[in-house]
Amino acid sequence: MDKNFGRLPPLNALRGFEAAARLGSFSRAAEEQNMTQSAISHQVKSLEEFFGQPLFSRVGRSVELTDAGGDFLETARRTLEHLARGTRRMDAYLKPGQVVVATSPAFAGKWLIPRYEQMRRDIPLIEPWIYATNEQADSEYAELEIGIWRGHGDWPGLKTVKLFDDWITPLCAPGLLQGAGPNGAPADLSGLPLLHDEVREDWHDWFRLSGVERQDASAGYNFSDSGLLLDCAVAGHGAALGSLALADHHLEDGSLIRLFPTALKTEEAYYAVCVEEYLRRAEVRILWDWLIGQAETFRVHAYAGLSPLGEHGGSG
Amino acid sequence: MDKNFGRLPPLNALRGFEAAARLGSFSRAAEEQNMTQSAISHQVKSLEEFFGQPLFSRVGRSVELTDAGGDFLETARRTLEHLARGTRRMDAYLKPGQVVVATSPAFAGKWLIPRYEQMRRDIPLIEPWIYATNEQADSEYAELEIGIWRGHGDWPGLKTVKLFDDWITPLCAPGLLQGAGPNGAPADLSGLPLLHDEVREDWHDWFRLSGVERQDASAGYNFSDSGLLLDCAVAGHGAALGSLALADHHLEDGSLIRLFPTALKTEEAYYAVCVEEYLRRAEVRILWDWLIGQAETFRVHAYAGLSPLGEHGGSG
DNA sequence: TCAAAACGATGAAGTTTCCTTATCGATCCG
DNA sequence: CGGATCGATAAGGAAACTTCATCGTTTTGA
Repeated sequence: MDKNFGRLPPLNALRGFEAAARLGSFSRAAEEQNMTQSAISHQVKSLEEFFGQPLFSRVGRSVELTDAGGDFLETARRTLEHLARGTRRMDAYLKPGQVVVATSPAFAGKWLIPRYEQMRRDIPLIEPWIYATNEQADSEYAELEIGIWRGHGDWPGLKTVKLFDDWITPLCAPGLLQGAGPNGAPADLSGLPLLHDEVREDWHDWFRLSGVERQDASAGYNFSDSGLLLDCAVAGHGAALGSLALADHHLEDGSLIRLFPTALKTEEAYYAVCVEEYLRRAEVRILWDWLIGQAETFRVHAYAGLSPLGEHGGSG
Repeated sequence: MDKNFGRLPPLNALRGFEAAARLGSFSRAAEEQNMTQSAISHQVKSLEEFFGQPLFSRVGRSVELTDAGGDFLETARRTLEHLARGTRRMDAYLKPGQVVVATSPAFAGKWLIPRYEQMRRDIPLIEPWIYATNEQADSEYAELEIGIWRGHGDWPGLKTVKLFDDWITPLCAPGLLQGAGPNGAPADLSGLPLLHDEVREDWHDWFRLSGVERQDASAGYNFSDSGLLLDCAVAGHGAALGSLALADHHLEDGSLIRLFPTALKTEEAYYAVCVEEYLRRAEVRILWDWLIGQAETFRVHAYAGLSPLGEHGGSG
């Protein structure tokens, strides 16, 4: 197999050409690239001589791409884009052990942090940097390796692995339910203030599927962050329709209790996402595998024997 | 949107680096690239300074890729490959109107050529160049735009459109069946010599599905090319299990007749394939669309009311 | 309508990058 | 131990790239 790539056009000319084609003007391209108009003109000319055909048709004092030019623009863009991406990735190798994980503040605080102890034991050489945000940053450009997001798993171009579904169920602090023990709450939760997740608005669904009418299902405190929602519930301010995944350690240590044995599977789930190439780095791969393993462990122990509420079935 | 691609490493260094990484030796890379060993060393060094980290670990007097180097090798390869591919494609714009179509001699002679008249009328500005071969040339490297191949449609990375299925049925020259008219042949074709397609060996299937035993089902002339097979049948030397697609014009002009109203759908079908990017060229797109349209027309008129033999069903 | 402004082309000169030559030190092999 | 092979490096020269200065054309606006 001959791996000689043949004659190739000069790389810098690609940049000039790309800018010129995009801006439709040699002068503006020169400005953007901090070069002179003459340089762009020369670059384009060198490409045109290289290909033996014009890439721009000079109409009046402006320029317009030819068919061939339009084709090559695509090539130039992808080539530069690919090279730039690969180049950016190289920085990661300068910080051995460090892996940047982006996720929501809620997931970071309620699921990741409680597993730090375990992580330190399992993969001591890995130093995760948690980048907590509710914006699903474009991991192409941001310097982050792994994202953990709630969603539908449709992130094109990214490697995506489903960690677990998101089951929700009413939760509250144990002290709030005097008399009635866990799992013995009245179906309409009468007397309990409701705490709301601003984004999800799930209480209506919950009552509808329970066959219960509650007029003030919208009243109560609102939170934009599911973590704060749980904290508020722990503080005893009411019942939250909380995620079993996020509330896991609160249920373990008893700071929250479930009001019903049933739960509701939401449409979204938690996913780990990653630019495939990043998994080439050993540390990324190690943390990635560890996360997936932990998720598996969690799912098995926390989702076993779940009773779906209403028509929602399945448990995977 | 900032379309500045940031600092990029020099392109020529990528070639040197790629060769060095592939061959595991600066000296051999230099030889391959027609440069001095010193040049390769400089190129690699410039990349290493660019990235601020080594790409090779110098062990003894040989070199070995680091993790970062392995990652960047991937980037370099893909970048060069992509650029080389796009560069190669540019030549096509220098031959306006010409489109190279690669297909088997049989398909070219029996299906394409009979439609030349029509083609000249429909798309007079297109000059197809037929490259007839039984090797499915890698259209990435060969200078060809469109391929028409018999197969399963699994050509990864290529745009693939199914033209039509491949139905076969016994055919022979009309003079050969004295007395018995068309479609009235004895089920075992007794007395008729059999002509074989070397690759397909379909007669056994045919007789099995017909519920007929014929001992000498393997005897007779063999052809490596389905076109020659049909020519031999036209010449009256026996019955061929011929493709309805290839035999179409022979059936139209009466030089071949069908011996049964039934036909057998083979596992493979005829596909048009193309590197997606090539369709950017207007002339390629025009010929591509024309081919697909002609295939559709053919399929409708020739495959209407086909009676499948045996358990084979469907007609799509 | 005409002058000024804006744009791209081009030749020459200057600058940077790149490659080679020559040579060195280290390593592998017999 | 000695020759052969490999990669590193300094210095010089070649090639490529960019700028400078200038020209011709087209568009704009007074």
